[in-house]
Amino acid sequence: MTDQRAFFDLLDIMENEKLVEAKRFFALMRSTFSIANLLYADIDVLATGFAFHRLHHTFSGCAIRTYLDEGFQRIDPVLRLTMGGIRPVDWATARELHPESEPLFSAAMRLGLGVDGVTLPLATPTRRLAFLAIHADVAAGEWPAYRRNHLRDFQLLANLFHASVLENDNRIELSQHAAKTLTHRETEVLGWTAAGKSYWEIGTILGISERTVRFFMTNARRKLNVVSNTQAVAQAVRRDLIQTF
Amino acid sequence: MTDQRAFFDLLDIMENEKLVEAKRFFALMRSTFSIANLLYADIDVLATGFAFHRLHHTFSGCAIRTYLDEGFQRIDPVLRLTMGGIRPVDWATARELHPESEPLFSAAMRLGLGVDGVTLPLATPTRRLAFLAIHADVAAGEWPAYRRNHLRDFQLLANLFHASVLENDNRIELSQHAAKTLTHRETEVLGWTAAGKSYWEIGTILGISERTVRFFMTNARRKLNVVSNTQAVAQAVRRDLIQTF
DNA sequence: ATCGTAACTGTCGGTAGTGACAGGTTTCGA
DNA sequence: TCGAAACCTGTCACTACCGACAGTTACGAT
Repeated sequence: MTDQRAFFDLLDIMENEKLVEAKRFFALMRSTFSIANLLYADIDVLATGFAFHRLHHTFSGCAIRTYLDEGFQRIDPVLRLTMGGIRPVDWATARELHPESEPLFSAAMRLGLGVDGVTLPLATPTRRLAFLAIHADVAAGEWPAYRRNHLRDFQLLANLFHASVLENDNRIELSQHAAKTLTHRETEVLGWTAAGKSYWEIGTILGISERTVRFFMTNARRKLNVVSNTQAVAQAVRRDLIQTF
Repeated sequence: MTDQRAFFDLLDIMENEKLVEAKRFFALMRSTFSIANLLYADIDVLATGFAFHRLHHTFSGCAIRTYLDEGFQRIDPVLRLTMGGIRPVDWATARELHPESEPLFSAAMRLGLGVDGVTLPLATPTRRLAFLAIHADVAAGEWPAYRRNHLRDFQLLANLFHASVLENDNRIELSQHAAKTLTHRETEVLGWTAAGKSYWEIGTILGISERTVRFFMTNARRKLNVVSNTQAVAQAVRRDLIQTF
């Protein structure tokens, strides 16, 4: 059994550090667990073919090239199961369920890669596909027990790493737009407007006159530099200035 | 420290059984960990107000009623953080970050509820908001250590329960069918409206009559189930149906 | 061949939003 | 104590929105 302390040290890092580089995360994972390879991918499923939003991995260039050249993504049962679900996908299970994927696993063997591993689907804010694939380095037959012991560690750490990556994406986007500060009331009336309420209704809800609601909305429009309430709400929602329910 | 065996027994159930009812999952969680209350929610963020796709919880009816009656969802910092992220949200941290949410926590205290807990965001196939809130039952000051020890267990079990719910949810198919897709023109006029253009301006831009612009907007409002252009734009921006430059 | 869907247009009448006019109180830091 | 900023209110005139009425045309699928 892996040292518990190593896990908790890694957990502290993942919880407290704002940005953990993939390279560092992979190194820490490998020193904490018996891991052969890791692959983190964030794929745009709308684009034709394989459009990687992000791809970090520890596999050899040869292995990745073989995978893509052979078009294994088309038969990869792990990928298919990952795409459709929430549960961790065990490679062995996927292999059994889809015998037609044998060429993929044969190729993995040929390249000296084991087939013990698990892929964790990760939540994405938009319609993308993200996952962390974990390729274990354990003796024959030990994988089931190993997986059972560490699945919870993998699931939590994968989520935290994924969060770190996404938060860093957002940070870049948010820093581009200097957020003008709206007052509390301005935020409130914007929120109710986004919910489809009229000036009169908002005035009633907030216990102020309709005229005052208009006053706040006018100020909000001016601050956001827009010409209509609708445009103001569009900006506010996009900049996350108001919560929409 | 909680018995490790109990966790692994629960893990076996969650991994091997096709459907685990919320009631049973909650009972198992409570017998395995020191948990006061659990709340699992799957919320349709497209609808106006609070549309629960699913809601299972062990809180008292009074507590839930208070929460909704007081409109605490509007100030709940946990909800806001859950919505925007992947990381587990610690209630204490959320409380510190958002002092304006004090009424919520005061109310919780008044109702005899502790404020030690964590909420785990869960992946959803569409743009819904799902999470498992875990309200711990631990002695004062023990929460941080308890959380640290069990976060990985919670994260994995929450994901597996969520997967079980989604896999057995035939309503997902229905909602995807019911989720009406906007036509090209509807998307276009929504986009221009979000940019602050009037009907007349959009008509000129697109080379169609003002009346036709209104026609598309009316259809878009109906499909999005909203009452105003502003609300429609708020929904569309949030759902990523239109891009706002 | 009919049905559904998308794209398109006109008119009427009521309601809601918008700008510009002109005020007010309270609170908090310089 | 002064000023800035948030909060609040009233009226007038104009424009934009929005629902309900009633249509046409084009295209692809059962």
